[in-house]
Amino acid sequence: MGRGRVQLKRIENKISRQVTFSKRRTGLLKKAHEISVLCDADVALIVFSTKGKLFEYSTHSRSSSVL
Amino acid sequence: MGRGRVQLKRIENKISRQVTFSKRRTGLLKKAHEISVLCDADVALIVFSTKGKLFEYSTHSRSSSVL
DNA sequence: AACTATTTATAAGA
DNA sequence: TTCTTATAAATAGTT
Repeated sequence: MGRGRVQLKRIENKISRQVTFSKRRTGLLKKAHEISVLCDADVALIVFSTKGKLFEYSTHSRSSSVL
Repeated sequence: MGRGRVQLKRIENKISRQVTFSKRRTGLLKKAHEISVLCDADVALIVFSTKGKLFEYSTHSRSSSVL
């Protein structure tokens, strides 16, 4: 969805990989939210960056506290 | 991404909601897989349909067995 | 389930 | 890292 086709393989360039991770993570969380609202579905999504940072989305979360 | 804009609200028509759920679920799982490969990230995604059917994706899953 | 018109996501660039 | 823009990809409505 951009100026070139995406090869489904690990992005070797570290900077590019981080930028892509940031952009796609935003999009993924957005779509997780959308399907939950549009389709009345329960969703739980957890994503870890390479460095171990956690990102999450859940239809039933009350906070970001540890489970 | 279609012939009309999406209002972020529950789709009232049951058939439409089921069709949209099916299409978007496929897309969401695909994107979860893509970010995991492209960005070397760990991802866990769980989606329940309104009827309680489970759909999941995980970078570390060995099977679809219960955790 | 297939087809397309359009919207949306996003890769690359600034 | 935030904004813009060209283009790929997803998908809403249709058949």
